[in-house]
Amino acid sequence: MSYTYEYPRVALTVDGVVFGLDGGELKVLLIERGIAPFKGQWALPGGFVHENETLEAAVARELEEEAGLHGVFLEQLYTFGAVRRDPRERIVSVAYYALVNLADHTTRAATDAADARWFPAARPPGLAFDHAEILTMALQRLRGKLRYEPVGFELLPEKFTLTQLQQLYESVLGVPLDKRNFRKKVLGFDLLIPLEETFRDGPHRPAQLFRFDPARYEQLKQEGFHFEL
Amino acid sequence: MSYTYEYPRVALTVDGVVFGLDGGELKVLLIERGIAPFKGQWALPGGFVHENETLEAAVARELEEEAGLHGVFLEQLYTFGAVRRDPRERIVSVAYYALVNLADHTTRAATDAADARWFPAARPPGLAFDHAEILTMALQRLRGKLRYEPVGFELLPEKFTLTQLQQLYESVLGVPLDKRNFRKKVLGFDLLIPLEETFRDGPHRPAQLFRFDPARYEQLKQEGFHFEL
DNA sequence: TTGACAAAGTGTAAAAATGACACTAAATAC
DNA sequence: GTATTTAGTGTCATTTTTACACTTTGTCAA
Repeated sequence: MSYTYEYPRVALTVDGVVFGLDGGELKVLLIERGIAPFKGQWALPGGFVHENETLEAAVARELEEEAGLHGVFLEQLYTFGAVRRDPRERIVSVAYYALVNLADHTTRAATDAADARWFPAARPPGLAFDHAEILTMALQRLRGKLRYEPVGFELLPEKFTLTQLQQLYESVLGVPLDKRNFRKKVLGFDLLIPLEETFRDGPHRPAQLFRFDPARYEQLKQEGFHFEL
Repeated sequence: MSYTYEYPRVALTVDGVVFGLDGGELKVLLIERGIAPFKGQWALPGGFVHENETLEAAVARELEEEAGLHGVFLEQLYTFGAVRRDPRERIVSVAYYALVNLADHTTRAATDAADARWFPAARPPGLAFDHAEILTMALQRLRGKLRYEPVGFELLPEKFTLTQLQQLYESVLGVPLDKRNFRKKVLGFDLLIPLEETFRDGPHRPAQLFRFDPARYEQLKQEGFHFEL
């Protein structure tokens, strides 16, 4: 089967930068390439856009196929269109970034037949194509998003402690934060619901568990509220 | 001549949302469509991406061809990939927004043979395809950019007064700003160079002219400075 | 059982940033 | 020379941000 057009067409792909948080460290999901070019090197999961799916659906499908991930938070990052970014032919790629809660998703990705692994996002191995550039941009974007929108919760389990939340911010933004000021600010937003449960983890006082209240956030946003950490 | 591929390929275009400032009002450049679909309606300038040009080069070329614009500030906005956004076939479009100084560029665009005109960005005519959605997103992005990065100068002549700058912010952000506080803050950044010249405009005290110092901005950015208005 | 340990949790005061506010200065036109 | 119009300037109250140290509550081991 072949497809013919009156004018040449550039090929269109999507790539996904999937972030996860593992023990306070930000990780990125990479796939080992099985074919040339860059055979054996690590790359972002991705692939061609089908004719009847949206861009976001294409990324979601690729993440499912290549890493067994589904239902993750996805947002468009940037479209990369350098002429020689793929050595074979002209390929333009729409990059998305994804945030997953590693606790829920780690198993399937780690045990998938295709070699998919989590690497420290700040020190990835050598990457195929222009994927290092894509990753760098995704990291910058994540930092920005984290500051100005409450997306960090996507990286945490549904129930989390304030310490976990703070560590997430410290780890992604790369700056230490004051415990009291952090808690004061975060709780002041009125976006976290304290649960009845506590989290026990070692020989010390257990921590209060919270969950994020997305409905409340939508409501506040309507009222002109502007999240900023 | 025809081009054949093993798999179907979606078509890839670029669109440009060109903003200009006219007498304190934000305008957007639109092109009247000469062919179906949406013949006679207004649309964003744009067109197909050639095989040997980057996305940004494609927008720049289209803006030159369709509106006689060149050398404008361009930044990628978003890539629109809804399956039915074009009634003819599947077309994915990478949208850019552009900022131009109308004083320099207005003539050519207004007198071009193809019908290209400036419309109030906040009250555009009915637009072809999903271009209303693209314009809306561009406006949101412009507001965000204006707040957090000094891009507003792209919309003004090289030499401008603080009143012009303030009116630009008020007009785009849609809020009145206090004259003294605005000047205090803007001048405090140390990014504006006062010129020897003044601007005479009517029977009143003439205004000091300034120009933006991009080199200084780059230097401050290195040092961790963060523009915010 | 009790004492050592470890992380959770909590308030205040100084400093900085923001926001509100009204008059004088300099040019033109009549 | 006087009326008109926009440019240009400083202070104080309020809010926000930052710096900082001790008590609580659980586990574990002696």
